[in-house]
Amino acid sequence: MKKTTINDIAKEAGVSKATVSRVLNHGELVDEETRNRVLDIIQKHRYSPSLVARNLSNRASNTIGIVIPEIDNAFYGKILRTIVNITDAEDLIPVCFDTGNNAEKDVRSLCVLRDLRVGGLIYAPSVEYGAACVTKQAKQLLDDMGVPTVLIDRHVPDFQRSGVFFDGFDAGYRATKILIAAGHVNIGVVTGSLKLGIARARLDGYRKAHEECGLPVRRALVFEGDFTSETACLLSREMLSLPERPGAVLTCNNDTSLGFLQALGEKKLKIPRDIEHVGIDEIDVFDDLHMRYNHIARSRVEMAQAAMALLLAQIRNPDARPENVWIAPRFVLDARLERVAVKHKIIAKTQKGASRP
Amino acid sequence: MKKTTINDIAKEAGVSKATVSRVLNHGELVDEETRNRVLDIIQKHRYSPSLVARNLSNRASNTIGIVIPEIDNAFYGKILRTIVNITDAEDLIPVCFDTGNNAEKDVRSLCVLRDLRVGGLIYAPSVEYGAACVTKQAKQLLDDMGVPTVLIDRHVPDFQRSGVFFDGFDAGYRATKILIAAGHVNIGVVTGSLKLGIARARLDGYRKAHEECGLPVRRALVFEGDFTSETACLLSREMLSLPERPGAVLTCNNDTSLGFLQALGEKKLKIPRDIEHVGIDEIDVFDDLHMRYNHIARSRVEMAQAAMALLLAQIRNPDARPENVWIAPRFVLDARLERVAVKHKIIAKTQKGASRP
DNA sequence: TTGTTTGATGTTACCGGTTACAGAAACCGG
DNA sequence: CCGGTTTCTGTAACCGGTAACATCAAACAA
Repeated sequence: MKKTTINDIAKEAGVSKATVSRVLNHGELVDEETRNRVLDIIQKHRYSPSLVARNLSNRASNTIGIVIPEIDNAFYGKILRTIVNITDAEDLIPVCFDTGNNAEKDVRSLCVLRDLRVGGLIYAPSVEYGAACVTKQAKQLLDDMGVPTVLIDRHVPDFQRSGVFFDGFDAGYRATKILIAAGHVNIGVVTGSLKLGIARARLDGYRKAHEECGLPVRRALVFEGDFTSETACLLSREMLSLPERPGAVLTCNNDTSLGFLQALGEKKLKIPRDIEHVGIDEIDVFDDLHMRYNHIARSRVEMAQAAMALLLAQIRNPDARPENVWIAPRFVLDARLERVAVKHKIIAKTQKGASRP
Repeated sequence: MKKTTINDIAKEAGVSKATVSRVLNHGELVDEETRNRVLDIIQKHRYSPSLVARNLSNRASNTIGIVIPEIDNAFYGKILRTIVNITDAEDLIPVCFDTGNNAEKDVRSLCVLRDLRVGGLIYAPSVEYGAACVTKQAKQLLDDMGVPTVLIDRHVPDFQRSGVFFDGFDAGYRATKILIAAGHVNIGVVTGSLKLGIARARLDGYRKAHEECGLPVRRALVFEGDFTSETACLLSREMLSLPERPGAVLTCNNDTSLGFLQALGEKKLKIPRDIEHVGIDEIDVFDDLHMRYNHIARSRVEMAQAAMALLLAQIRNPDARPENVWIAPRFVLDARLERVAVKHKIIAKTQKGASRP
């Protein structure tokens, strides 16, 4: 069953395909009678022009590429949904790749998107660009593509591209300050691979807070994982079995928090009775169930919207200067921690709706 | 900055573009010296042919469309991730739309995919096809497209298309039987919109179980929501405030379970002390944290894999007969309910790894 | 009346590839 | 030395659209 083309329509209507094209795109230029005849035939065959041909001819592309790790992580799930809702409203076609945090897949995905000649790109790099050569490849590809690109979530230093980020350093810093202010000196931390910039930033914040308060950072309390709950659980078990168990713990993303809480449950430890905890990143289910979970949240919807706004601006005006947007953290703390945090001026007075009784 | 094309390469290499094309596709037909010269120039310019042009010329499309509601629902998130991992391995390009359970968006998305001339389609319809005319449109579109299509999750009766489904009727039926076998006669149910086939199926199972056991189905205990946790919470509050509160509750998807559990928490009610509960669909976090949650799970990965297998088979052999795959439910029950269920032969003896102590 | 504008449509080239076909050079056996 | 292969490469048509330009008749202005 062959698809009907513009030629078929033209032949049947007894006009040239230019006329059919005009009917499709600039109807007003065509005689009403002719136009109606052509439209009838189009309707009859339920003809609709090929975007492939059209894009080739227009050397324009209404597709945008989305490259993210872990689509099934709630964080990126929400991001993705927000993005596709916007692309939809803007008549853009989203082409989506999942890299699984594997830098080689970044390269492969970017290659495909390059060949597709997408008109824009939203990209959360698997690994921060650095020594690793495969990621230099990714950088090279982005340059080759020469297409409006907005980074999301993962910051890349010295990289002239727009981006929407969350200030992980600040989050780690303030979370730790809060725990210190609450009287803790032995603070464990579970984070992701320190190859990842975001993981490093959060840990740096943790360090800075210690330094500032004249506390030593004890290496034995720093647990480098991979941002998965499985690893975080293993590490947390280890941490909770230390001879001198930390009095408080900072976990650096949603899955890490989950892993930690799991280990905690296994040991029958309770927050805040036995240990204090602050996580970075939210966990929807806990919100839904109003479960206690002290954490620093960042609005995923806001991030995605900001990213798309930057992208659209760049598509419309290719000369726009790259711009970085930093999303403000939202502190969701129980009454006691909140009081402490406010008293020490670590967070502003009131964040309406953000705190839980 | 114009993209380099096959013509640029040809010119620089002093050959015709046919030769360049041959180098790209059937290298063996080209003289080694010429080939190397062309390859060098290709490398130098980092040229890579346009998929748009190539697809047009080949009248073949290596894209596949994915149309699902709620990408940010963990269920579809996992499905999507599995799908894109497979498309990736098969060198297919995934184009993904989120319909938000809005049938009009189904139509819009399918239109775009039709115009894109995708080579295949994975589709979870927003609403079951029936009287609603807009969904007839979707059906029409699928016919027009004449492209291999696999439905996922949402069954459509009398529709000659492959699909991968979960037997919601059976799940609702057995879940209810278990609760009855555990001694309950007053069983509440919170479900999604009954316009949705999957919601109806689950509720029908609930009814059948009652009927079979000679129990009346009390209308006041049937709560029709929309499969969101917010609505489910509202309905559950209502249900839990009934003068004679049900002794057990069936919730029909993951978010509905969440809403119910939230309402339960508000009323300070405990499972199983105050009330018994079985949900349909899993909630990852509960798994991670080993939290008690009696439910009927279905493997999302398995569903997505089956769908892609069907799709690929159809793409390779367009004459393949449509085929429906029904995914087996997995019962995750606490020891007591499991004992009851096995004793009454509602579930098979042992499902290794499925039960929790 | 004639030159000019206007409106509707056809002709043609082009977008960036692929491929059927043709032709030239080299090779090979008789 | 000649006809037939084989090997390599170029020509041209095509995929399904768009758009600049050409054409031509009718309408209009001088």
